[in-house]
Amino acid sequence: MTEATHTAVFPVRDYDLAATLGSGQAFRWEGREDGWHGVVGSRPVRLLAEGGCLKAFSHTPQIEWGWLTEYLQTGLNLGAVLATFPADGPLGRAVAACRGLRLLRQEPWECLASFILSSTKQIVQIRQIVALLCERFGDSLAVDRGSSPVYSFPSAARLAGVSEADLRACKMGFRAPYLRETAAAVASGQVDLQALSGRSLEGARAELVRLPGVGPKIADCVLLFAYGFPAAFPVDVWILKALQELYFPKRRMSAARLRRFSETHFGPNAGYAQQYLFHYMRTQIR
DNA sequence: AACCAGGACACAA
DNA sequence: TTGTGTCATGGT
Repeated sequence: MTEATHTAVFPVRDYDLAATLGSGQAFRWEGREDGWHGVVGSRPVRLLAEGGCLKAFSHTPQIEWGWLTEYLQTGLNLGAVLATFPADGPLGRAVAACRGLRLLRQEPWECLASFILSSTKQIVQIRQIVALLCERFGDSLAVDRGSSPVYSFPSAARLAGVSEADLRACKMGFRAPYLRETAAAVASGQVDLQALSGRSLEGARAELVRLPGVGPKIADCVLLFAYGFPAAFPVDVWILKALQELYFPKRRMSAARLRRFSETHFGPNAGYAQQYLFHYMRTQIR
């Protein structure tokens, strides 16, 4: 039998917590002096990297921590993933620059809604919009006395009932009707997010793209960051720039050709390669 | 102060 | 199939 605890320690090799939580796949983590503060589902949690381990702190005692190890993917053998990468220079440099970068396994609705808000927005702005959304329409969660209040990510049913004007007040602009309509489609069961995990990559993508405000890029983000399809390869402006400048520096390539290249070049874990290139481009190359 | 940001969509050719 | 204008908002 197991005892409920406020803290847990997970031994991990090659886990760069800062790169993982700060690389633009999730938008609610805040790095402070005492660690990374965030919310997983309805559980506020603080994370710390300490000598080959991740330490987790919860306000309420937890009987089991599977919800967190699943989210963080601490059980993943990163070396096995990296071993499937093609041995090219740019990807090698990207991996060397941020080894330990991981992909999270996020809750599908939060991930979907967040990325609907992400289009042509800088990551700092996405974070601000998501924070406002949670603050205004999420549920208040219990936290330690004295610490600032924490909110859950609002459910699809909740957001479906929010007026477009109130959504726009969260600074999301033209994305407001997209979020509202997608929330309604999910809340009504018109699209079953839970059923997507049992589908093929192509099948799940086709289902997501039906939602208003969800095109191929956002669909691939959700497929990669929430459902764990390792071959999903989101192509955004940073990835286009990375492919153009790092792989084809001589001749100008169209976006379509770069996309075609990515579909065959990076292998079964292309999504991981994508995240390394994305983070490498944003932090090292500029 | 222009330029651009983890795009999608309607419409053109 | 591939190219262009439009849609808010604010960081750099």
